[in-house]
Amino acid sequence: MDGVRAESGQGRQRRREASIDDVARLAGVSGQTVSRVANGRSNVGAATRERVLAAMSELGYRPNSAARALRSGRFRSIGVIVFTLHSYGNLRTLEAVAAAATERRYTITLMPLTRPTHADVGAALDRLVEQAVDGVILLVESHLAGTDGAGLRRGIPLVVVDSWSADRPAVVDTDQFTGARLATEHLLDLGHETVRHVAGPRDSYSAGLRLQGWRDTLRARGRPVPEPIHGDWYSDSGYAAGQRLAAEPGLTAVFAANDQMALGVLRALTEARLRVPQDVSVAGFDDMPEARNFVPPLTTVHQDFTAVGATAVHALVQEIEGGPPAEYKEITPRLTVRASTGEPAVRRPGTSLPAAGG
Amino acid sequence: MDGVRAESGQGRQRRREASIDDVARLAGVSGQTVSRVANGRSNVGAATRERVLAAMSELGYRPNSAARALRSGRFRSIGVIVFTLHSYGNLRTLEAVAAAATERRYTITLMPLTRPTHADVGAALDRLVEQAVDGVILLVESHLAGTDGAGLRRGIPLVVVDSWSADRPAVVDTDQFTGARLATEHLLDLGHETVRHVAGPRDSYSAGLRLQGWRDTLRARGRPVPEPIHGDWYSDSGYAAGQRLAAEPGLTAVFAANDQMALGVLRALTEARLRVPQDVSVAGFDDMPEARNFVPPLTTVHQDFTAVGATAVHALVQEIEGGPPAEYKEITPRLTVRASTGEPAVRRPGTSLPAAGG
DNA sequence: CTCAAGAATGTTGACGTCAACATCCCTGTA
DNA sequence: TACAGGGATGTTGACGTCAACATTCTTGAG
Repeated sequence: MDGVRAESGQGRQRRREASIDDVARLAGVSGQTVSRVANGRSNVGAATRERVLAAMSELGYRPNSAARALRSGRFRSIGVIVFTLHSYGNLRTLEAVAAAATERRYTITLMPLTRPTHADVGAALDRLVEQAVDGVILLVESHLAGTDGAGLRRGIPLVVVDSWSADRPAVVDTDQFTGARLATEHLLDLGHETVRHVAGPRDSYSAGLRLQGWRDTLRARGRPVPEPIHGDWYSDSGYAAGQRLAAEPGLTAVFAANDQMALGVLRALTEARLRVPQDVSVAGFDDMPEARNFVPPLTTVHQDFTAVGATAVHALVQEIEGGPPAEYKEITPRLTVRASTGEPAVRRPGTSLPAAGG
Repeated sequence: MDGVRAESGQGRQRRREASIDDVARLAGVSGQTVSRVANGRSNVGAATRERVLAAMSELGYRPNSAARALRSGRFRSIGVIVFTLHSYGNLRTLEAVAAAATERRYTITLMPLTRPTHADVGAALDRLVEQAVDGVILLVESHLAGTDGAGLRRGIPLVVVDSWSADRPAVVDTDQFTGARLATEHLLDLGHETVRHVAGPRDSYSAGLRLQGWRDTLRARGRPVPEPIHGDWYSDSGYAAGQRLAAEPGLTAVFAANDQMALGVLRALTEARLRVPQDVSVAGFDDMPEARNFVPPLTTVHQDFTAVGATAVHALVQEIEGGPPAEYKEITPRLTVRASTGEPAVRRPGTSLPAAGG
């Protein structure tokens, strides 16, 4: 048909892309031969191959991935379900996942969540399955409380990053526990009697692990374990926590569960005229690039998000391509010491620590 | 590998998803009727519809998007090409784009770039076209120097966010110029003689506009226009710039082209024992959430990234669905004043400074 | 009671690709 | 010269969906 309307020459009409048959016709061969050339098969004559390639480039042929997917049942696409990118860890992990997937010639289909509930994750998963992905990476840090994750099985490979446990599918994560231990030990080694903790949200898996790492370290050394203060990962909550802490006599060291909250703590302490690190030492977790330029530069636990992302993709692709489900894998973090931590000031006689839970 | 293994009953074998025909058979109707039900057509008897829906849910039927795409030529997917997510603006824009697209039931295909060169953008675009998207949003802030963008036409709708100009397709952006003017005027209105500028990279389009906004404002008021210092958007470069600025006598006000660099400036000034805002006022651009908790809290230009993302998606979808190409659209930013800016010290006798933080 | 009109449902084929199978032709050996 | 062997190329059909068209059934006016 001559096209339904004429209008201006504008290519408004989704001009049919050149198909394999168009190329075949132009090159004077069969569609199958074109397909062979397109897929780099060897059993095509050199001259023919040349002719086909010429025809392809003349027509600007690109294989239609929908047709390929329909035929093969594979999409070469990975779905990523993510709640918020405001949290530095999620962001970096997503970035690493995207890079790793691209390298393997997989495409990333991003599925944002409005709420991190179990129902929403399920809905997102459904949309992804429908939307043609070969596997899914779940980047939603939270326990999804009250759930065992069983409801999330959809018959396609699933890798969970930085999240819950029960009935867990393949999981990749930073070793949060060790990271927290490193930070806490560092502060104790500097001579602090104990360390206060500004924790992440209660329903967060990694926040829980960091809290445990901190608490177990204190216990192992026989130090008092003060009540942690829970924040929501963001700097405002760190500020609020910092205000409470600043009011406590005897405060000398704070370990915040991430850098963003540490920033808020720093502000609160500074505004309370407490000097860091002379009066109070502060450590964070994540090592976001900005942490180097906090005032003062922040001692923090460095996470290798690139490794986390690459590992997650590796595990997922392996499963997609027929391998066995990957097992649990942890990436080891390391401590980066900067100016925000130091030895405690000379303790004034008679100063005692606040009681836990007070 | 043991290849065709038996294993446990686990559904390891990519079990064929139920197709429309499976549902049809179970419900005792034709495939077409199932299709009609699946697409919510009205011309289906109530009883039949019930039966079909029951069969669907029993089989867990989900339409195969590859087949749909093949038949319709539409994928309901939007490609997003992005260079780095380390820049807060890109991140937020991506997030907003993803949310807006999801709302319209479009999927996001993320295509990260290893380098922001013209060739790489072209390659990414090719992959996206092939990978089945209906349109593309380009989120690569840079001039892509020496290029007119013409080479990027691929016959599919393209919307460019926050980037260059020549032969530009539909473009959405914050009104960077006005934003910079707001910040600069704010500082001048406080009584500063002039304002120093820590600019973004030279090849960045928005950095250029912010620089222009700053310069034009100074000129319009007949103020001296000092040489700008160029950074790379990240806090380290802000720190370096801040160190240079701190050494200058007579420095009273700095406008950084984004918050991350402003953070570095704050650190450098603080380390040089210059007080903010008593000695030097500092303003940023972006209003990232952390800016509220800088020390001191940062006066900055608030960008409505949500609007930018939503507008971009709106424009793109409109074009995808047959509407006319959208034209240039700018989102107006506004200034958020916090504690990092104030009157210059020791101007007139009797002027009292705000007692920040204390 | 007849028949037109419209509603409900079924049948066919095409979208683009590629595995499986079918041909065709060349080469070298008996 | 005849024919097996193998490489090059062509033909067919199926993947799942849905528009277009075909058929069947229902209803009510005349």
